[in-house]
Amino acid sequence: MAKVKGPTPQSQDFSQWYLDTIQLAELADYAPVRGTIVVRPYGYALWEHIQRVLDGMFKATGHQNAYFPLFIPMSFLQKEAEHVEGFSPELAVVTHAGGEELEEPLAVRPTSETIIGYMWSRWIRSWRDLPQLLNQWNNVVRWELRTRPFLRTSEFLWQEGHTAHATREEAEEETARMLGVYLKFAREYAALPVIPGKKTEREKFAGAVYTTTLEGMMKDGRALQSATSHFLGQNFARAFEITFQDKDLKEKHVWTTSWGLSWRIIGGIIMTHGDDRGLVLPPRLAPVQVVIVPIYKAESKERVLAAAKKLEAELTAAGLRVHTDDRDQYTPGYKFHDWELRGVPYRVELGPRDVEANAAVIKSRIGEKETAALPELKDLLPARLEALHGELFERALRFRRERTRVVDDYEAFKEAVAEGFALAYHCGDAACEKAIQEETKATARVIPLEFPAHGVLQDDEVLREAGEGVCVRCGRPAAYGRRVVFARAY
RNA sequence: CGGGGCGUAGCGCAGUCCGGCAGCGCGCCUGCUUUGGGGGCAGGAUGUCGCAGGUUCAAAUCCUGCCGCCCCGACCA
Repeated sequence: MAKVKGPTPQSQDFSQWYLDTIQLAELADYAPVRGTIVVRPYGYALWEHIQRVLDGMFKATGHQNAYFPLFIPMSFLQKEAEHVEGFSPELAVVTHAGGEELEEPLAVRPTSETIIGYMWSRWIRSWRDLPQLLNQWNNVVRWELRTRPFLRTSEFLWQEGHTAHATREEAEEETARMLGVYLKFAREYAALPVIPGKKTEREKFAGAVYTTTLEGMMKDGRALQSATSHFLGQNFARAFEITFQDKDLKEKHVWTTSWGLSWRIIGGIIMTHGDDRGLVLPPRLAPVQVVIVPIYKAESKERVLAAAKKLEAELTAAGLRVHTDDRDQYTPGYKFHDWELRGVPYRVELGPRDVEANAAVIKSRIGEKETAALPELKDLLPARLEALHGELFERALRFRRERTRVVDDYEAFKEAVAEGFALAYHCGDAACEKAIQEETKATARVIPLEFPAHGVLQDDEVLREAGEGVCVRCGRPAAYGRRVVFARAY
């Protein structure tokens, strides 16, 4: 047996495990500019599946894709007070182009509210021009001081949805609707049991009236913000004079929303499902759902490979994404490890004995080996992949429950956030929130919330309960009418 | 930006203290043999020792300056 090559064990150094896994599974690599990464073909294929699914959901809810420029006049970003304050420190700015200094510096977009607001101010005249329901898939740049692949990079890929509405109610509906879309995606495709809700004032998006969010728990107990949907009120409408004449003949400001999901979700998938062998990819998003590993000697090579190719064709016809690993230079054992590292949900082992018996050995990424008849695989594997999705979701939900504690005193709070989520009452004062961060490294992640009309529901009763209490840190009366999720976050 | 660490083959590192042939493991290439959980044997290729300058007969090693990366903090999707 050769020396074992795999990621650093999670228990030894979770952070190193994450970095190792990304490199070894060839999802991404570091690029020459600090904080930037190259997404390699396998990682990009995963992103493409995420895009495909979400894009379909956006279209189904009436949105259209568009594209706005990378460069934004600096003056645009300065028009909304909170927005400029929030994003200025991390802007990349172009000052020279074409060999000359520019008259006005250009910001490389950190997000596109401003330039879209500007264009809307020119496009929107009447209530008949509303709603505007736009989305764009693009890259944005935020010059972070500390970076990690997928979770925080100087440049990242995401989608940003932007909508404008005639009424507050409609815009708030939209905010909740899109949070629901993200929640559906997280649960039904990424198998991530995330907690939907609202951000506190301190944690909301710079320029929003309020921010809704999905918070997931990683395997080290830390929280990851997985998607956000913001109600922007009329903040940007006023800053960019986006007005329309309503049915009542009055000129009014529009109400806007924005919502986004970035490739950070890939980090969430890695850190929610992965294990010491490497990635564990949710079946509905996995670039390769089934890998066939043929096992042969010289004399059996031909018939085994023929059987493998035939099986691949059958499974592909059944709608599965299948790959046959016919690399001659590696042993079966090597291939098993390799595809486990890459997180492929199901493996089919096909050797001379199996071909003889018209059978194969199958194994889920997280389960045991079993034998199945070859003709049955085209029905069995799709069912097994669906079951695996459920197992992954349940396993992650169980983990989150085990690491979530309801706490009412500060000492218990500190213990809880050292290993997971703390559900605690809080006074709502930003200064108190800041003090908690300084004293425990934990921040308010989400105020759990439900929008039943949009499928935004909690998995756990404890997250659903309303209640009154006193702040876990300062003892003043609690705000929000319910417990807040606190955790150390990425 | 503050504190610490590190730059030597594609990757991980030894060699630096005490100047004297540029090394090891993995990977890679060729051939043979193997293949049901990371095979074996034989042969082979690969270096701006981070960069620049200085000391010296001689510098990866000593001196000076610069650059880059990583980790820990403060800031963040």
